[in-house]
Parts: sequence; C-alpha cells; structure tokens
Amino acid sequence: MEAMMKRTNYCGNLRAGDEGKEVVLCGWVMRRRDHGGLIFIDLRDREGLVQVVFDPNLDADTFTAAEAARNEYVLNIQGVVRRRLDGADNPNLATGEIEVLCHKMIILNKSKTPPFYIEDGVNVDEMLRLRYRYLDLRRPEMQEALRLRHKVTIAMRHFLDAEGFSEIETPMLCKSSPEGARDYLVPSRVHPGEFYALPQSPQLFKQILMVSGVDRYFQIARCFRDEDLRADRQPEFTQLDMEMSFISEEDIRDLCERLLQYVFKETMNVDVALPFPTLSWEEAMNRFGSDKPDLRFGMELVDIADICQQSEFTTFASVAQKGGWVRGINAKGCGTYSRRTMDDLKDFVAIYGAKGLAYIGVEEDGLKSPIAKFFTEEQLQAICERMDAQPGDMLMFVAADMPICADALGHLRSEIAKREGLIDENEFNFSWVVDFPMMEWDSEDKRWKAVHHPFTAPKDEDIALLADNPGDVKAKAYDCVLNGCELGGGSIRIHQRDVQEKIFSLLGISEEESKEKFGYLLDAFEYGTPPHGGLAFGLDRMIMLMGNKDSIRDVIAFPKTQSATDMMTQAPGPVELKQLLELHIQTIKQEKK
RNA sequence: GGCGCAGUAGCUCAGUUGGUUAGAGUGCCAGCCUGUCACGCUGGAUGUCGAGGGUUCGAGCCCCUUCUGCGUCGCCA
Repeated sequence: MEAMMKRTNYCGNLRAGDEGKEVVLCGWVMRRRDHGGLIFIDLRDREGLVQVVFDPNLDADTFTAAEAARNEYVLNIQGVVRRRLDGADNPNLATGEIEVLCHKMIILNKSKTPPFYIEDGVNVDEMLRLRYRYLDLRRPEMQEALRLRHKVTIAMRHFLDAEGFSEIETPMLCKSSPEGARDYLVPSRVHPGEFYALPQSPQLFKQILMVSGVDRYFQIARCFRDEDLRADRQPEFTQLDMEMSFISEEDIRDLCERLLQYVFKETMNVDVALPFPTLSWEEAMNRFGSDKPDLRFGMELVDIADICQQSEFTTFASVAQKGGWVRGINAKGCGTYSRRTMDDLKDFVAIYGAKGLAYIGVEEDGLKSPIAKFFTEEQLQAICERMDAQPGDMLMFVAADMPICADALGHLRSEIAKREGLIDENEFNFSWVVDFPMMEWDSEDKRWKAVHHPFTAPKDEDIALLADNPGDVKAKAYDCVLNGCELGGGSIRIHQRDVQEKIFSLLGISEEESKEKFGYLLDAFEYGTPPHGGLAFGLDRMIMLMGNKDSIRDVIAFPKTQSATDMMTQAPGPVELKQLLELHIQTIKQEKK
C-alpha cells in the first residue's frame, strides 16, 4: 500500500477562507454520489463533513479508486479547496460554501456495509447500536457527547485545582460493607473464600484522607452498584467526589454552586445564576411531593385535609382523621380531560401506590365531579378557593399516607407538566434540598435505615432526639437538584467515634460488625479527625442533562444493557475451570458432580 | 421479583378472520449518467417471521414456555 499522506486539516473545519489551499484529509466515506463522469464523496471526520469532487480528467487512477469507494471506507485524499460553483452551495453544511477537488486518493482501508447509517437521528434498535458501538460512536451527536464529557471533567479539574483541591485515587478493590447497595464482588486468589468488593463510592477513603490532613480532596471516581438498571442508572457510573475539612454546609454548597456555574459557562456558555434557591426537605415534600422537585413550573400541592375531615366523603375523611395526607393539584386548563384520560392518570398514580385519583372539573356553570355530591356547598367553595380554581381547571386529589400521597402527586405533577408542555426544555433550574431526615423506618426489615448514609452527621440541635425519636432527627445533608433530577448529594460527616457508634447501633449494626467492617474508621476518629464534609455529583446524569439526552447510556462510551450485559464484548461471560479453581470458587470435587 | 411495550429482509416497518409462492421503503449488487448533496434512471439478489413446544387439514397470526432489548415499580446507604 502507498504511504499515507500526512494530514493537514480536519474535513469539518474547512471554510471559504481556506480557498486555494492544498490540503490532505483523512476520513470516512459518508456518502458517494456517482454521476458517471463526476463523483462526489462526502468525507467525514470527527469535526464534520466536506464534499470531495473527483474529475476523471485529473487522474484516471484516482477516479477509478473513487468509483470503488463505498460507505465507511477510510480515505486519505490530497486536493485543493475551492469555492463551489454558482448556486451549488449547501447551506445545510458548515463546509457548504467550499469543496475539495481531489488530485490523489489512497484507500487506507475498506469497510463492510455497516448495519445502520452513520448519521444523527438514526432510528435504530439500541441493541444494535450497542453491539456495533464503534460505529454508533462515529455519529456526530455521539462524538459531541464524548467531547462534552471531556470538557466538563477538564473544567472541573481546573476549577477544583484553583480552589486548592488535590485529585487522589482510591482503591477499586475494597472491603464489602453491610449497608447500602449490593456489592460487586471479586474473589481473592491468595485468600481462599474471601472477597474484595468494588467501591459503591470512595466515601470512607475520602473521610480517611481528611484525617490525613489532605484538607481538600476530589476524584472523578468510578463507582459500582449491583442493582437493577434504569435509563439513568448503570452498574458502573462516575461521580465527581469531593471532601473538605473545617467546612460548613453553607461553604460546601457555595463551592458547588460556583463549580457548576464555572462548568456550565466554560463548556456550554450557559450562565447559571447564584445562589440556588434552597428548600428544606419538609418544604419540598409539602409543596412538590418530592425531595427532588422540578422548579421549572408551579402546580404546587394543596392541603385540603382539614376541609375533608368533616365531609361525607369517607375515603378522604378517614385518611384525614388518621393524620394522612389529603392533597391535590390544580391542573390549569385541563378541565377538558376526558373520563378516559382521568382513568389513565388514575392508573398512573397507582404505580406509586395511590389507591385512587379523585377529581373535580371546574366549568363556567359549576363543578363536574363524581365526588362533588359528598361535599357541602361550603366545603366545595373552600376547596376551590384554596386551590385557586378557575373555569377550565381540573382539580386532582390523592388521599393516602404521607409518603404515598407525596410520591403519587409529585409524579402526577410532573406528568401533567409534561403533557401540557409546561416545561422549558432549555432551562437549567438548580436548587438545593436541605435538612433531610436522618433515618427512616424500614417496615420490611423492621429497623431504622439511614436516608443518606450512616456517616452523615445529625443536626447539632437534634442529637438529643436520637435516643427516643430517631425519626425526627434531621441530618446535615443536602442534595443538589437540577430540573427534577438528583444531581448530587452530600453531608457533613460524623467525626467523633462515640457519635458514629451511636448511629451504627441505631441502625442495627452490632458492635462486633461495626468493628469488623468499619473498625479502621472508628480507630481513625480517635487520632484527631477534623470536622469534615463533602458532596458527590453524578457525572453521567450531569452530562445527560447538559446534552439533553434521555439516557445516561448516550453519554457513556461503552454502557451496559438493562441486564448489565455489554453487547459488544458480551461481558459477563463464562471463565475456564482453571480460573475458578485458582480462585477457590469451585473445587475439583464440585466439578466431578 | 412485579407490570407494560417490542422482536418479520442488512436497517425501519406493514402483514386483514388462521388459508396458495410473506410484502413496502431504504440499503446492497449490476448497468447508464459531468454539479449532486437522502443525486437520478433501469434491472437484480436478499427471510431460522427471536427460540422451543402445542392446537389445527393448514400458524408470522391462536395457546404455553423461554430468550433478548427498552420503560417502569420494588431495589438503588
């Protein structure tokens, strides 16, 4: 094969100003248009497309080669940039004013016909895209996503470096811990029957680094959780993990706000206004039914329990009397929703455990509702007033225990906003949710569970409540929310052994177990541990929201499917018996069975 | 673990009440074509109807099982 000519330019970067230049390009055939006596090839590289023209009068061999070229062939061409003929400009292309007249071409490599078009907006089964990920990643929108991700991490590193942070790597082979998500386990060859766990997060290592006096740490850290997947959940994912010593909640939030402002400005030229609005967890739940409320639209929850308590509508009255939630939202202008639509929405809230969805249609000539007959005029009047009901509105209600009612209405609120187009897709709406409860009762396991994680510090003023009312204790924990998604979360940590031991004991972790699993942390706390705290952002989600993608798979180079399979490599896969024997996972005896 | 959607040509899909040889668009291959840019024109080839079983004279279609992908609830300190 002929020697490759050295590239002088990227295809997609050529402009009218390059007219007359002799260039050498390398790229893939995007499309070939063969007119018999004239051939056009759109050549693509990571920067974009340029039209290359082949004229049989210039060089017969080159023309013959161009006739043989097919989609995704890898070409190395030398030619001259020239203005296009009058009227032949292509306004759809960034390079549309010019073209490259080819003098010489080398086919560097051939390609089989790809299983799908390499272009944006393809409608192809995702399974196929993942199987041929190397082709999928050639598409401009995927290239852009990877590039954006790179820019974001670079910007984070710049910002944090300037703020005095050090990036420090922590182990991937860790000790399994009892709390939290299911661990991915790695068998130890040297220690028969023992296992490492891949980190769910670098949490304890970063706390230990604070004990070490590092003062400000960060890491763009891979984390692993062996739980079922979602559009925004992968078994391995990336966090921007941070920890600081001698710091307050407010300082951490301030730093994170400035970090996000810097990153959005540097990478997307988006101006983020500071400070972010801050809601307490209680306020977020009360007003929006969610601990990660989407603040791009209103439609807040309205409490009508007191009105219903005395009503004839026993379904609502009994819930209200038992201290449950009876709340509603006013879907403005949705009074035209059909019976069928309301049935759909009833099924929708049922997903979150709501047994029903009551509604009142507000019309010019009165209220239309299956439940109106159970209420007095005065009660209906009171409900309408409190919910600011106008003709054309649809009032929707759920009555249930607080977690269910909040969850159902919170999701319903978002669903209606989506249906009604109330959401500005170009907005980046940040907020903080603070003062989370420390623990919640797990009725299945019959024990208290940490809402955040067991290393989160309680609010100073609530420490006294720990013994008798753990459910009322608030934590020094905070979540950063973007457009209704949890972008990150953090807390001030416990830095005293006795407090940490008390929390472990409340969570039902025995003294023995806490020593065995977290002994090194407890020990470290006895050697001058500074007060410290931090936060971790979900990098994949952040890029997904920035890139306006529906799934984090679209911002991860090699993601896995819902069953945690890599469609390209076919991981996980079987291993040889020899490996299992070495790892003491299988014995010869078992094999013989 | 539960619920829902999908699987038919390389790709995206249609396929009627169960009925002859399973179609369309696109891609692919061949020929023609000097200004196209989703080039055009002419012709051609291409099927494990995801897999297994069942019902039936007959199954892409009905029933059962199962696999895979996607969404979602549970789960995700």
